Amino acid sequence: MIEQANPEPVDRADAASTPVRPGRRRSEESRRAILAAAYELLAEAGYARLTVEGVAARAGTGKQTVYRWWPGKADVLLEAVTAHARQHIPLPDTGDHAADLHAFLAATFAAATPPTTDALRALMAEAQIDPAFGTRFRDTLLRPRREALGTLLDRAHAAGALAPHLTPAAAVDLAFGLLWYRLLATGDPLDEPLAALLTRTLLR
Amino acid sequence: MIEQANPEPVDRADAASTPVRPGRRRSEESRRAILAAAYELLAEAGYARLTVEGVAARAGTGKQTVYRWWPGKADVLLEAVTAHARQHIPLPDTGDHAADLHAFLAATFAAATPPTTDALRALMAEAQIDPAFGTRFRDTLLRPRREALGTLLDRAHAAGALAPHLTPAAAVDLAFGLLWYRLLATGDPLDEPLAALLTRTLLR
Amino acid sequence: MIEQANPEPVDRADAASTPVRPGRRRSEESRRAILAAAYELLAEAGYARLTVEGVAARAGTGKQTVYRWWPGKADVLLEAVTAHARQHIPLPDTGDHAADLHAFLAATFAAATPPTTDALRALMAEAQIDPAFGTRFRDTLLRPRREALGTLLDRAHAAGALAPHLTPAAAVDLAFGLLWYRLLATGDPLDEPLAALLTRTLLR
Amino acid sequence: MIEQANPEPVDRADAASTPVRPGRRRSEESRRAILAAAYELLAEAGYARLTVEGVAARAGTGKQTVYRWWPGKADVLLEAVTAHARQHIPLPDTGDHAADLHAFLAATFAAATPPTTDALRALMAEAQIDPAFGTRFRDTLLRPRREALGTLLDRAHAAGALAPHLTPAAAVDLAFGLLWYRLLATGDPLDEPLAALLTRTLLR
DNA sequence: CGCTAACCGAGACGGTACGTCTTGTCTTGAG
DNA sequence: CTCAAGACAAGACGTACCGTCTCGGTTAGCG
Repeated sequence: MIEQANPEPVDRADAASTPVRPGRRRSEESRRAILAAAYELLAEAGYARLTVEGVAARAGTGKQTVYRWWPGKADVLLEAVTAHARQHIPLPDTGDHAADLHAFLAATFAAATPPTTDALRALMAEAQIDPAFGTRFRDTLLRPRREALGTLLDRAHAAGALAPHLTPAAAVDLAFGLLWYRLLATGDPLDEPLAALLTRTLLR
Repeated sequence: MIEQANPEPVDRADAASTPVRPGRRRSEESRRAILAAAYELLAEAGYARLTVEGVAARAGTGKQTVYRWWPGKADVLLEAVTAHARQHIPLPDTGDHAADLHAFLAATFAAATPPTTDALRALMAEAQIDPAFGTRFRDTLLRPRREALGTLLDRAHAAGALAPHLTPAAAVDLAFGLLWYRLLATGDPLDEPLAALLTRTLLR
Repeated sequence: MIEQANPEPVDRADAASTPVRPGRRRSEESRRAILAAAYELLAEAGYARLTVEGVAARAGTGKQTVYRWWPGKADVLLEAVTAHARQHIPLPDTGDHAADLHAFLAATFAAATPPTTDALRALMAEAQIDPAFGTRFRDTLLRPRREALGTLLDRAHAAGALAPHLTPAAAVDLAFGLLWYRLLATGDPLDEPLAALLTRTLLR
Repeated sequence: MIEQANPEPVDRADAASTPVRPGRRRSEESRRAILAAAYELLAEAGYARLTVEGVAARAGTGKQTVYRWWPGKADVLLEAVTAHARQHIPLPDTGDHAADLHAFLAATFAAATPPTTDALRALMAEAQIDPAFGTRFRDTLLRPRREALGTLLDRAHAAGALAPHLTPAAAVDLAFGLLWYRLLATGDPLDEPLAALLTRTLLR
């Protein structure tokens, strides 16, 4: 469901206004190498030992090439995660709200597997520590997912299928709260039965 | 929110086994000054700018006195939070499961106010970055709260008051998931109506 | 007193083998600022209070820039001394061995004035404490001076002008022994009359 | 020739004025253990790694017991050296000035053997770095030896046996200069032939 | 026999500097 | 104008010692 990473540097004028600029073009090879290196090093050593220097060295690029295009290592990882997670999580609309919700949740949970979960945990951590990155993290990663689930639950709400006393917004918080709490705090599995349990709790 | 601070150094033999040791005693004044300094600096500058050096300087102690008793700044903060939050969150048992749960959740939410929430967010972040601290964080802070809510919900479950399809464990995850998700991701308020909504969702 | 400072980093391959390397060049400004700062701080506070941290701060550089190019403060001082003392002490060869020796000794003694003597005493001290530095100190500072005096005395010896029972090597030890003993132990002056006395003692 | 170490603390009133004081007596066992520990650790690890903490630990005493009786590690070493060197270097007076001088120098050189030379080099180094210790070092160790050789050479001078142009003071500097220069700078041996060479150079 | 004084071991204390590490910027020559 | 390389200023890290202070526990004389 994460659809579009931003390959442009964060604080730079829109390239569309000057579609052709003089000078050497950005190296697509370096970009990919940096994203891959960040992901690998996270898996190998953990976020605490993930450094811009290490990423650049592993990628075979200079540090400046990282800093030219990303504000820091967290944003590299953010783009790497969105790139990895580019496969769409469907937003089904079959008319059967319970089936739709279950499918969405099951697909979401299924996408939360080890290489990606490490990155998600690191990103959520960095978002707490660096408020500016926190904003980018919420806008890029959290909000699109919230909106997807929100539209699904809005439909259910309009049809009177939402559990009594629940609002769509509260239901979204309960669903993603469960997801993140397991990722961050307990490490308990996110599996299909849990999606079913959530579905039954939020609807009716 | 927290009931039991650990005034003993993290990895040290139980003092009870050697009730009198030679040498100068640990300075209670320094201990308190360090905890207070950590809390103040977190509030003033944020976790990113919280340094052991700064804490020691503000507390008027040497750095070694910090490192002698805590593995790092996160553990200082962990003890500071538990010390600050020593006020008991009641674990009511009136027979009215809904009232009991609502009281517990409302008290828990009420304890999550700005100076403390900053610390909690920082601690959860550090727990993601430093796995060893993560274990201490879960054992010291998360688990006791989970167990408290767990016993409350076990009673409700035994009385058939839990919502259908929910287990006590899943209900605990939903409750704390909502709490932490709002702390970490949305910043939305944790207020009494939310406690009521949660109570109605988890019971019946 | 010293003829050849080593402007190259201590343990680095000869730059001539790789005449052009990528990357930013070493800052000549920083190098000079560090040497000057070390010399000034030594004069102001003494070797005991001379710290790498202080040198870097005074020089307006980072500590790493010191450690990148020198193993420690003693090596900075060693280079500063050799740089300061770059003025040549002549190695005269007039045929008059007594006049030659006297000129050499008088020039050597004349170069041993307060700002430099402080550094020399500190360097000799460090050479005793840090054996690895001791080797560098002997190779860089002591040996060239020994060899200069040695060639002068070899000529005198070949001409039969050396005092009976003395070898050139022993004479070198007597001359520099007197110099260093006064620097390190008594603080007595190193003046022209002493050079004359030494000359008459070593020759004939 | 070092005859009397000072077993009293450096800056303390003369014990003779209050010959009997109440309270526990100084532990002779601790004193000896500290001196021995300092000497051993110097031999094992070198002066750079000789610490008061290490000495106290090796000696089985507290740090305070070291600081109560000595200003620092250098003074411990100074007393250890003077204690080791308590065997008298004779100050012969046979009427044969050359024989007397040779005997004195040969005995002095013979006393400069490895365990002691390490300590002497460290002490001379510390004397350069810590001016206050330098004064104690000169008064305790250097001056007595200078005075011994000085009286010997005064006798020779009065008898007209000193080399022409040499004063007794200059001769003392030449002799000890050679000794210390070899200790500190070259490491060349101090043997009987060198004593003979020095004798022939200084007398006649 | 207690009292007071001084020393003992142990070890925590406030400091200071160490040498390393990482950050984000700047500089260089090549493409 | 970007690239790889790498030096730069800045500053925190965690460690090691310094010299001091504080414990409880011993030894000594003196009253």
